Amino acid sequence: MRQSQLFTKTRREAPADEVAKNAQLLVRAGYIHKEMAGVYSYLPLGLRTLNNIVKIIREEMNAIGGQELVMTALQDKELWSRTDRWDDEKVDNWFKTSFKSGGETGLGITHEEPLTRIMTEHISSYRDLPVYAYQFQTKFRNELRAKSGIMRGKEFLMKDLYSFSKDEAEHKAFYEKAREAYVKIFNRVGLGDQTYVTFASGGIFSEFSEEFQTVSDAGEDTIYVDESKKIAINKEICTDEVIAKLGLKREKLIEKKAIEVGNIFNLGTRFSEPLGLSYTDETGVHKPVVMGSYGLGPTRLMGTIVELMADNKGLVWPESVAPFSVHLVSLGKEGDPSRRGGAEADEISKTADTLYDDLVKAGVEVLYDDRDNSVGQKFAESDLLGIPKRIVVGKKSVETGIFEVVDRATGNVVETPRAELFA
RNA sequence: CGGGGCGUAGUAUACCGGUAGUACGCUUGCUUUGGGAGCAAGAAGACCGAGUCCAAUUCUCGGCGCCCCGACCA
Repeated sequence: MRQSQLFTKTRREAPADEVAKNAQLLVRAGYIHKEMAGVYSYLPLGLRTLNNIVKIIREEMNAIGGQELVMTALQDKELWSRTDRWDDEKVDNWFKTSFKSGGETGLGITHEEPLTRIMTEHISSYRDLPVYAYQFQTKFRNELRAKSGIMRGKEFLMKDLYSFSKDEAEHKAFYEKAREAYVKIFNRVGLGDQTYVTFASGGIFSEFSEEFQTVSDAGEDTIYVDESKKIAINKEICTDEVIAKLGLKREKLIEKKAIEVGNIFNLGTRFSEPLGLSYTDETGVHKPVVMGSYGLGPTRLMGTIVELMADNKGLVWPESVAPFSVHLVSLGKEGDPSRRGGAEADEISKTADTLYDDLVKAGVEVLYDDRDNSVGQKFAESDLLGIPKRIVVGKKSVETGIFEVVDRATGNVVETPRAELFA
C-alpha cells in the first residue's frame, strides 16, 4: 500500500487522556481511535495487525479440531435466567437494553449459554461427541472503570472456544491439547518466553482454572512464578495448601506482575445440566455433556505485544503480526529533472516505484512511503509504526543497486543487493 | 461504586473577571531533502445548562465527558 493513500496520520505527542503505553503508541501511530472510555475503533493498520493475530489463533484452533461459527451479540434473557446468570446481583457487568416490542435483552459477555442451547439441537448420541466450537466475537462488559488502553475495554474482541465431551477423561485429553495450542499461539506472536501457565481460582466452576499470564509491569494481576517449571500461581489462590497440591515450593516462587492473555475453565456440567444438554451412551443411559471453555482476547493480546516489545521510538511488531512486513521508504521525490537536484530525486523516486511494484508482485506485504516529506520525519514515523523491516531507497541505491535494510527491533543495518530483497 | 483530578483549535498546552496566546498539524508560495526542515502569508478554539456580575473561557451550582487510586473483573 502506498502511504500517500493511507488516511491515518501519526502524531508527535501522546493523547492527554491515555496513560497506558499500548494506547498511547497505538493512537500516536494511527492504529486505533478512542471512541469512549474503554471503547476503541481499529483503523486500517490496527485492523491488519489484529487480523494477523486472529489468523494465528484461528489456525491453531482449527488444528485441534475447532469448528468456527459466530453467535449473536444480543442475548436471550430467558436462556440466561435458566443458568441464573441474568440477575444483576449474580453478574454485574451486563449491558442490558429492551426491545421496542417489549422484553429485555443484553449484549453478550460470554457465550456458554447460547452455544450450549445450540448444541442441544445437534448432540444426542455418544456418536456426536466430542465437539469443539469457537468464534471470534465482540464481547461487551459494562466495566465500572475501563483502563489499560485496549487491554481492558468495555467492548473487545474475544476468541472463545467451548468443548463438549462425553466424560472427564475425554475432556481432560482435549484440555491438554488446548493448552498446547495456546502455548503455540503465544510462541507465534512472540510472547512465549514471558508467558506462564498459571493456576487460578476456578470460580463457580471448579477448583482451578488455568490462566495464561504474560509477565509485564503493565499487568493487573500478581502471580508467583516457578521459572524452572515454567508455571505460576495467581496470588488470589497462592496458599501453602495450593502450593503443596501443585508440587511447588514457596522458596522457588517469584512474585511478578502479569497480564492475563488467556484462560481455560473446566465447566463440568454447570451449563449442560440446567440447559438439558445430554447424550445417550453406548448402553442407552442419558448423561450430561462435560464442557470446557477456552478464552483468548486478540485485542488484549495486541496490547500486550505493544507493552512488551515497544521501545522509546515507538511500536515494534514481530513479523507474524505486523501490519506489513516491509516498510519501503523512498528518499526521492517525483518531479522536474531540470531543477537543481531534481533529476537525482526523480531517479530515486522511480527506483523506489519500481521496487515497490516488484515487491508487491512477489507477494510481499509492503507499505510504501512515497510521500514528499523530510527524511527525518519519514524515519521517525517509520520507527513509530514498528514494521519489522525497513528498506531505504536513497542516492546510493540508484547508483549501486544496494539498498539499506534496517531491522526495527535491533536497529541493525544491512546493505543488501536488490535481488536479495525478495528472499 | 468510594476517593481525587481535569474539560481551551485536529493534537498538545498557556494566560486571564474586560481583544484567548504558543507549538505541532492544516492551506498557499518559495527554499530545503540521510533522522519529526526554514521563511512568509492564512484558516481554525473556551463541553452543555443555570446562577453571580456592568461584563464569565475565568467565580458558583447542576449535567455530561475524560483520567488517576481503590473496589470489581464468572
